[in-house]
Amino acid sequence: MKTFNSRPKHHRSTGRITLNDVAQAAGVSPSTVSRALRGERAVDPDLVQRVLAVSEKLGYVPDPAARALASQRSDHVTILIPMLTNALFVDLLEAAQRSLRAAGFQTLMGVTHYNTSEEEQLLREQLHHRPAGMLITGLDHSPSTQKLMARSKVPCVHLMDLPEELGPISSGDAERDAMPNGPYCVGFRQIDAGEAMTNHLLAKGKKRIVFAAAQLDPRVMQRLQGWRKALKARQMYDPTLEWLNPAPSSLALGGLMLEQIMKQNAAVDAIFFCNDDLAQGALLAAMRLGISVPQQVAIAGFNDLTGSDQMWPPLTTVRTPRAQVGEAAAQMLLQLIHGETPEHPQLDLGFEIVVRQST
Amino acid sequence: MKTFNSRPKHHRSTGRITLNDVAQAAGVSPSTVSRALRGERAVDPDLVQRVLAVSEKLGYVPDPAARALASQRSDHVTILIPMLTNALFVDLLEAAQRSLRAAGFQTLMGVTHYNTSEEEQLLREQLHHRPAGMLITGLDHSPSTQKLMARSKVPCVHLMDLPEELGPISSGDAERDAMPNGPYCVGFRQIDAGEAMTNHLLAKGKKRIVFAAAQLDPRVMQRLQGWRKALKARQMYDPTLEWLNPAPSSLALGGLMLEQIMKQNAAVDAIFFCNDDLAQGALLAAMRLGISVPQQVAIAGFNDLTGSDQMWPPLTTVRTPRAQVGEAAAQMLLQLIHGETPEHPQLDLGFEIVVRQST
DNA sequence: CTGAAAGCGCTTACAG
DNA sequence: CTGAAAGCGCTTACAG
Repeated sequence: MKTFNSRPKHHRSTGRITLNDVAQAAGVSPSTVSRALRGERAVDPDLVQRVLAVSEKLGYVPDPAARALASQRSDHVTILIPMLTNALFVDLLEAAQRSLRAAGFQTLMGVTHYNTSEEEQLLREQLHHRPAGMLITGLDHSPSTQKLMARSKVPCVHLMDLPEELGPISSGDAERDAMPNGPYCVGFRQIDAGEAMTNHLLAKGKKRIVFAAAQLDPRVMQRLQGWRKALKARQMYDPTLEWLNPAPSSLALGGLMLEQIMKQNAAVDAIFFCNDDLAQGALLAAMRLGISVPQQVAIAGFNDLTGSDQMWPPLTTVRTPRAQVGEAAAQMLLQLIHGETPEHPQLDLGFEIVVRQST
Repeated sequence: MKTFNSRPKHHRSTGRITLNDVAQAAGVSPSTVSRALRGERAVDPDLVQRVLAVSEKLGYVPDPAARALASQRSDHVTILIPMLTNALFVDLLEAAQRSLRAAGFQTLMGVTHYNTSEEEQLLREQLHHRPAGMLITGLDHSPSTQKLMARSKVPCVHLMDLPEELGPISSGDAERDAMPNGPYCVGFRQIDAGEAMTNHLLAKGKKRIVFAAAQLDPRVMQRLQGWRKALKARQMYDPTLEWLNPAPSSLALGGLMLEQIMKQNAAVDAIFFCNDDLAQGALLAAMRLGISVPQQVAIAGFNDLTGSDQMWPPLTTVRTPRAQVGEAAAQMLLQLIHGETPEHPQLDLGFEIVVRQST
């Protein structure tokens, strides 16, 4: 009779404490341990207590790989953001990650560089890990990306944007039929924010308000739409006041744009930059060039990034709720993962115009 | 005789194409497919070709969970950084992630908030995922963290710091005996950088040079040591010139520190901030307060972060090679993962004093 | 409510 | 160099 020295022929040693160990120590079957540990109902409360205690005592930690293999679902959540050089997305990432981690999920970050094919590639790689859910910036994705997402059946929440306001439900809309609640998303109305800031500038008596933008991603273009809308409403729209530069946003570019704008059109009395880094760069350049802000030209930004309140003069900007977006999106995703239905599939967290001395 | 309709009793459908499918299509055993795909030598080159072709044709993608479970090693790499609000670490993260991803590894990021017990907790969580390797900021870790790392046997490279220069090998050093090559790390000598910047200020004729620091993490304290060393060498060391604030680094704090320093000691003619965000904040505050830089007081920073060249006046600072550190550390880790021995276990990537107009 | 058994999709001794 | 078989540590139909 073989005893402790007997081993299966192909034994591969691994020191790990397994679910089986817990089951033996607790005197129940592995199935029961599995159910108890995952909080599945339909387990005797006394057994749950016993299993929990034994598991705690042995220091048992479930193996994520085994769990993922057996259940076809990992504890990973994918988050796709465009850029790490824009502080906006760093804040978003940190907030989302904090909430997800608290719920026991690992965050897998991907940086798309505002490139839809990079996005698709990242998504494809991540999907191989069978994520439990995904958080994706924006609502604009290539058709094949959308197909990938749909086919994967992985719950998904979109960040920082909301779909256009929908008219009354019309049947026969293929997209809406496929997703009866619309895409899940948490953000705010970029177009409204663009319009609101423009209205602020108009209220300050500005007559020639430039919209100066870089990167030109979809959300920037929506802010542009808001600017257009406000100006058109007063018959003040002039396409030569649009300065659109596809280069990445940066302090240096903001300075350059200010210089070019003022050189070409001295009558400009306000510039609305699509992001704070551009506006901060413009403020710094104004100092260098001896342009007085806001007397000669008012400067406004977007996002209220770090440092905007420290500028001289302090920057008027739109405060966007990215930390709240990150957290709320994580919570919504957790609901979806647990099979619940979010109360507000499209969650609007709003924005705030922060008036400082630069306008 | 059962045919295509027959199924095992407990079949769980999953559409996935498996290694078995490839094996059947290629007419070889699963073991051979496994070996061929992982590039294990000792497989007939012709078979490798065949397997690769079939696998490509079927669009086979190995299941990471199954692979991790069977091999006891995942394709995850852990990276632990202190803060996402310091652009330094964002650059580091992005560079490391890029290299790791190119080599087929997934990055799992953890943010320690400069807190050694948070670090330990994060490490513990990550270790449950059996990472293939880890990248950890700094060389200072709690004893239990060090124990965790050692016991895990997971290859590890430390970032942004180097151990003190060692004297001649003396046997009996327990730490060195445990790790004959020393800890693997990629960084530069923080103390030398602190000393070099101080020497630059001295060369500019500055007599009362403040060292102003926040956060006070180990690397900041090494820069302080460098500052002390340079001043002591000239008998100019004065402890009242040390301004150490444990609060997190920020633009606002830099401005505040400038104000307080100048108020308390008008004779100060230079301030060396331990990080660029503080220095940038000081530059902005100087403008507000009407303090002329560098005439009244010279300002120097550390790291050459975004925007330092855009300040007015542009900021003199220490350019640190964080992107290179991230990449080189990733490469070193990949070597360790593959069982190779890095040529330089402690890789010094140096630094550069960037002289602009603020000093 | 509980358990025995099969299965998830790989890797890796072991034998040839 | 190749293959059959066992095993990694879980989850989940299925049966009771």
